[in-house]
Amino acid sequence: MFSDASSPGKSNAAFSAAAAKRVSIKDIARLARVSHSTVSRALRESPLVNPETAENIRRIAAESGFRASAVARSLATSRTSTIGVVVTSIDDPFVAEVVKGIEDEAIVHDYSVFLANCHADPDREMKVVHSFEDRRVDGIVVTASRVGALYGPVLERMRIPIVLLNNQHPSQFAHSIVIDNFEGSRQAVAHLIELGHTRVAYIGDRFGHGSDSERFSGYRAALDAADVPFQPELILHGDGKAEGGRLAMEKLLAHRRRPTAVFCYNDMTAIGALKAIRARGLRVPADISLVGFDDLPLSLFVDPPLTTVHQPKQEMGRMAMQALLKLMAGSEAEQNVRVSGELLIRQSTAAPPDQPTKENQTCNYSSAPRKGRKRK
Amino acid sequence: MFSDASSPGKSNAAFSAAAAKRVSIKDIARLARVSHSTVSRALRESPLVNPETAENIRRIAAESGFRASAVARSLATSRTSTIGVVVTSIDDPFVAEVVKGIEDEAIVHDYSVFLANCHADPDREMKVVHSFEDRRVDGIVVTASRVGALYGPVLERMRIPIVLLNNQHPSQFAHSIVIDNFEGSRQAVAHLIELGHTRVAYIGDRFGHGSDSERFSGYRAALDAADVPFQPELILHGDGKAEGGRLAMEKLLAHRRRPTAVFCYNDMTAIGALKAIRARGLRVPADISLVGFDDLPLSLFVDPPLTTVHQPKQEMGRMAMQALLKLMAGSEAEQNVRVSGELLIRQSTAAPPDQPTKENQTCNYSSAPRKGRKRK
DNA sequence: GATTTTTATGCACACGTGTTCAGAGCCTGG
DNA sequence: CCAGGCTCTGAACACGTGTGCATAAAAATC
Repeated sequence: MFSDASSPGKSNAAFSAAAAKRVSIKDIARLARVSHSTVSRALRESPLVNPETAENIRRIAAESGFRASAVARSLATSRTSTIGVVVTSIDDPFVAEVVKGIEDEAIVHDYSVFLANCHADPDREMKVVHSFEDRRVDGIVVTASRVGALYGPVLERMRIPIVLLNNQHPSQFAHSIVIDNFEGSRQAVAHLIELGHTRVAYIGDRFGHGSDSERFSGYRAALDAADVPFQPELILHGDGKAEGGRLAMEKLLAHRRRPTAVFCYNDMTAIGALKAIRARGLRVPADISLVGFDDLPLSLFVDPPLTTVHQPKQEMGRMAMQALLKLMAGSEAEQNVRVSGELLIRQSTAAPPDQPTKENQTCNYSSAPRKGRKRK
Repeated sequence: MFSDASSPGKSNAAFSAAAAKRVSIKDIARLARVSHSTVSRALRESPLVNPETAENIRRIAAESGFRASAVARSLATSRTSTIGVVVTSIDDPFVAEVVKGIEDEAIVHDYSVFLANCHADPDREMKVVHSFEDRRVDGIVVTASRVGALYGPVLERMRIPIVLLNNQHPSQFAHSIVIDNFEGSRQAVAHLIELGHTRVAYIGDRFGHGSDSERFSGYRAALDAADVPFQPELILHGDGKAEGGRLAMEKLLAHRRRPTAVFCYNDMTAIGALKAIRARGLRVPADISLVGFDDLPLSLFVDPPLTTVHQPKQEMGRMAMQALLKLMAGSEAEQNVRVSGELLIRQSTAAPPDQPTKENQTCNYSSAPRKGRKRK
């Protein structure tokens, strides 16, 4: 289909003929019969250079396709106009949106972004931070990582601003953008209680994560505010992913009196829980209500669409970049910004089954099959 | 909650005291009482330097936390160990996985990756390619974009290798990695025909995209091979996203004799179609079978899990990076690599309803409601 | 017209690293 | 003891750009 026979040869010839070096500022200077200093100034729109000369230089530069080397400029100015973004994994939909926000804001200000996955592996995380250090990035954004003693010495040397986004451990030496975990989950659980639920379970993340305990606090607060007794047997922990949610939900379903509603640490956990519920032949929300957290794009496409706490992920990415820009410019920026989520009520929540109200009459199947189907 | 009062002051003091410049190779040279040349050699493991001296230098460098500046090195060597990745949008799950593969492979070889979204906007695309040019990246990967006359002049100047991944228009001046669209869709449609379907619709991407016409060809080939007559009224075009799939599916459902199976350009299109089918009160796969393309993570979480053509997205990213590595090293690389997909048969496909076979007897609901419910 | 001010330009150096080349010191073989 | 080779090191330059400073030319002021 393609002319594989001739093309490679031709392209190779082109490459080897590429011995002609790139056109530099000195070449432009020679062509314009001025010094390279004048060229430098002309292209940077310095008012020091004669408008006519400048125009002539710019014309010649454009004609010869000259593009100043950012690396030489970085060396001279000791600023790279570059930031590093370290993420756990870019194929996490939460992370992807955050990175989009960061990049969109960065490019507007002529910053380029280095992206690096660390896979939640401390060694790898050290490696990428070192690579950022070597490349002399002007700032760093870290999303959802545990930045402990690890970064300390490196950041000490680098002396560049760093912004943490939904980090697990708030840190004194860095700025941060965090979702209001407490208020978000409080609202989510209050919503369930309003619907009439009194046996509301919580499937958290792994232990020890700051955001998990904050969301748990919100859960407790909503219970307390409504005088709903706290039942420790309804608290389980997953892993922030679907599989963890599924396993935890199976345990909940094995209880003598199973919960009528479950608030999940995040959407993926909720989706896993949904799977477990389905596998038991139960329905959402008719039998069990489900609430997630994050509002991943995915949450709209599962059936039923998930009631969840929206995080303005892209916006948070922009905010992180904006904070970084301020700090890199030497100005102040708020040390810890807390952004509020928004409860989106969709179709995965309804009144509990044993206490029919207007909301769940339309889906009142009394003869639902209870026997579990084998999960494939 | 945080000690906002004291922290900023302290951190500012730290920053202003940062007037002490970074430790450079000369500082190490002074400490080790050698010339900077020797330090350079020692740190780069050159055999030219005395082992004891080298060890001493490395010790001193480590103690003072020295890290050689990649930008200075780049200027000296005219290689940056950096690549640019231009994507339409990083929050596209397909793209995210590809980028993950690229980055994972890059970091192993000590390359850093610049990421830039272009939002399918030619102006923006030009801007990011120029920024890559300015930064003197050693190579470029472009995913799923139309690289036309646009890139020509820029690439002429840059003379660096470029690898296109699932690009719409194959190009002579660049290498490429593409999924085998034809074979993938041929298998998908053959699968439907084997199940007994004869009215198989195709919801494509927008017109003019290479991958769309290739997938359509595969569809045609499968039909022809089985002597199933081609019915032009069953061909529609969406936009590669859920909404386009939904609209196209609605049109299909309005036909006198609606199709019993639909092959969709990609998973998102299929998910949109699924929505439309549900809104009509029909079921998948009992009433209509659905096949997607891509195997997004999402396709496992919708109900029913989607039968789809798997693309080894991450692997393709790795392959792109490997090809780039070869080219950057000056060696040859295959000009156009075609990677094969894999049909994953899940729960969205079954035999057509009017012709019951063993496969669909278990879900043989004869009294399915036909009246449409209002879509929310 | 002479002096001062302004404007425009070039020179020279800096940024931090890699690399060629020359040479100093040492060892070996004769 | 000497020539020649080997090992190691430092001086010097290059990479491409930005910028302080000196200065020439032009303009403004007296």
